[in-house]
Amino acid sequence: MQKPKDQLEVFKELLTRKGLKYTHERESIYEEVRAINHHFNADSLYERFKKRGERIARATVYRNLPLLLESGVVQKSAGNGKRDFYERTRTKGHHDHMVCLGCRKIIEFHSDELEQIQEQLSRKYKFKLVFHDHRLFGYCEKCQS
Amino acid sequence: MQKPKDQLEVFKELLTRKGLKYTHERESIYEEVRAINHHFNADSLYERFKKRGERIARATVYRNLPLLLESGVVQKSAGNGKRDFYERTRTKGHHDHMVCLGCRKIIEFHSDELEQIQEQLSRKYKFKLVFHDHRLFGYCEKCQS
DNA sequence: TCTCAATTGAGATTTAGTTTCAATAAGAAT
DNA sequence: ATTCTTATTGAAACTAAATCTCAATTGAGA
Repeated sequence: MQKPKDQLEVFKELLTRKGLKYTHERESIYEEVRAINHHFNADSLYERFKKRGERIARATVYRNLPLLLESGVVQKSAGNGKRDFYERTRTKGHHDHMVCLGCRKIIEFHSDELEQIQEQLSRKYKFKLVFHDHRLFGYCEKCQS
Repeated sequence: MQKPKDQLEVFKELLTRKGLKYTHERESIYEEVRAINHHFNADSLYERFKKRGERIARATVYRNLPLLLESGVVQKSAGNGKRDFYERTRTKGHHDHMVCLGCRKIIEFHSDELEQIQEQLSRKYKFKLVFHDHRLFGYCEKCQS
């Protein structure tokens, strides 16, 4: 278990590696997503800037979220199922989701075993795992009757 | 390990349970998806009917795929990432996907362990697991340089 | 057979995300 | 510090995918 690199560093490295630039907008977006504790989507993030009077285009938000995802700063989350939802990646507290087909309730879960097996599988296929999207669909306790 | 119920039965049971009807269209769609060996999406399925002259509305196809998903007749697949892709559920041969962020290559993988842990977790949360969506994103061997 | 809610078709509509393109800004090279 | 090249941005137009509308129809239980 090595000390995790600072997230901003990782983000900047990704940009450099891809020949991209660290713009003011990217800085703002980075800071904002790090400050949000719950899940969000591109539009709700955009609205936060708008509400506070910071002018960043909707398209810019949409354009940059994939980079934050790729650098691991944010991870996929399970919103209502349709849109792309995100949440910041925590060193502690990564989790996946169970989605109830009945009432749409979301149950968060985590399993180290699961994570380890994904790592194993990635090694087996010489795949460099960056992030994953893992959702279980079914019925919560209440909706099983 | 109990003998898996006939898929058509499961589908019909779902309909009954939900107070829905087994229409001609549903029958056609059921049969068609069972006959497709590769992955598909709502539109490509619709096109198959159209091409052969069977008139089923696009909306009907879209409307019914979620039911087939819920009954386990089809499962989510990983197409190009954007659309909802499906593939028929095989007793043998269930798999998940690794998606390369570089070249979009899809690697199929399967792990009994992974499946078992999902079952365990579902039991732990009293969740009745129906299907899951599990995709690993990262870089394939070629794209790591 | 009757009844009634579920279903369908066809097109309109919505939603989410992407593209366009001229103007601007990052940051490497000089 | 200045120049130069290329990525980036904003704003709105656009696209793709999926959903909705509503009148006509159909399934299946009474």
